[in-house]
Amino acid sequence: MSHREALVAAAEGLLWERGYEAMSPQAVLRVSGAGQGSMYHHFDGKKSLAIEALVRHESVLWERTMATLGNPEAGAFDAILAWLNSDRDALVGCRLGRLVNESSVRADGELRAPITRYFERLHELLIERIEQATERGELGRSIDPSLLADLLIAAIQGGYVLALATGDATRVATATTAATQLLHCYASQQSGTR
Amino acid sequence: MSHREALVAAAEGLLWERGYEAMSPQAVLRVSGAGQGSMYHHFDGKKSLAIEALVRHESVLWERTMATLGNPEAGAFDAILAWLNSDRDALVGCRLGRLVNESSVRADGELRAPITRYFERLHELLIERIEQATERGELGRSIDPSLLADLLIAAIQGGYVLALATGDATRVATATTAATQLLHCYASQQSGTR
DNA sequence: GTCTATACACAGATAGAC
DNA sequence: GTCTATCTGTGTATAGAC
Repeated sequence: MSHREALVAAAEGLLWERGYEAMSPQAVLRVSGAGQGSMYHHFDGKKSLAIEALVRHESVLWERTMATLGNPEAGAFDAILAWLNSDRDALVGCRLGRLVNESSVRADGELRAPITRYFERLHELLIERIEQATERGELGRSIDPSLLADLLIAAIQGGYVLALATGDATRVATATTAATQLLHCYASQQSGTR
Repeated sequence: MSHREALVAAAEGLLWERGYEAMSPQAVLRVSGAGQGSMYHHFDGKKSLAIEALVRHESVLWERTMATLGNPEAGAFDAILAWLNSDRDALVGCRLGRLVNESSVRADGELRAPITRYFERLHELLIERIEQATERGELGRSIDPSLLADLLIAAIQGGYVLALATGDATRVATATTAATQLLHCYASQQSGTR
């Protein structure tokens, strides 16, 4: 692994562990094994290194999402449930979602871009899957797909907050389980009224 | 206002605006108008000042919660909806929820205590209200009240994350609206099967 | 490309006078 | 209770040699 790659990998890890503001160049150097000179040779500074790490992490997360929600083999309703109930490391939190709470990230469009992009793509894919499920009569038409998509994303992101706040790793699963049960209820009501 | 109070008020504001790690003593002094000596006379240091500000903010939030969810005049189901759909300043985020993403807060039980306590009390009150609604036939029995409570809290907290990530202030309301509609669906299914 | 040395500002806290 | 002065560590970056 080149020093350049080692720097990005180290930044990705620290961004997840500490956040952006607390990711010190010093720590990046220690973890990556590179020297000060290397880092400032390959990158303009902390920010551009962080952006590269964020973009890389964005694609990792997206791949993971595609494996469940985007799976073309699965039916739309099943794909939504598979994604919603994926295993998640609750006490670690969402590496992208957590960053929007830092004012330096919030205020910087370049830093925020990979984060915004991930959530927007997720939102679009979810809407698509919800509409497919509706077409097939697996879900009712009384809820706007865009609103429902927001709730499902929020259930996961909010579950992380709840888990971290209480120190209870099960709280992401409890929230997504409740969402799953409400979806089933919504689905059965639909089939019952046909 | 005494210097002591001014310090706590300034800390509360900065904690909300910047977070704990980025709340510098220097900024607290500037905002409060107090001097260095004042601060270290009244408080052990940054951490104990932050704890006092957090405890104060916890009680503000709790009062706000009691006004809707805890309102004894309102029926249980209505109280839940009133709380869920309260106006929220999405692009500011939850002053308590945001802090659990900082590793220094996560790692410190004393700092985390007011945050944990708030979410646990909210969870308990929600369960109580959901059970009341169930007793009165306003909600079904197929979902565990504790799970449902987690989902509702997560909808709000996750809505904040989504709003901040996309820069779209409406995203808290979209998530809570979807939750409201699913609750109505769940409620009507219940009354339909009685 | 990588290294070491250096710079400067700020975080967080202490000292001691008033 | 409040003030100013001072201190040590670290974040972030530049300089310039190899």
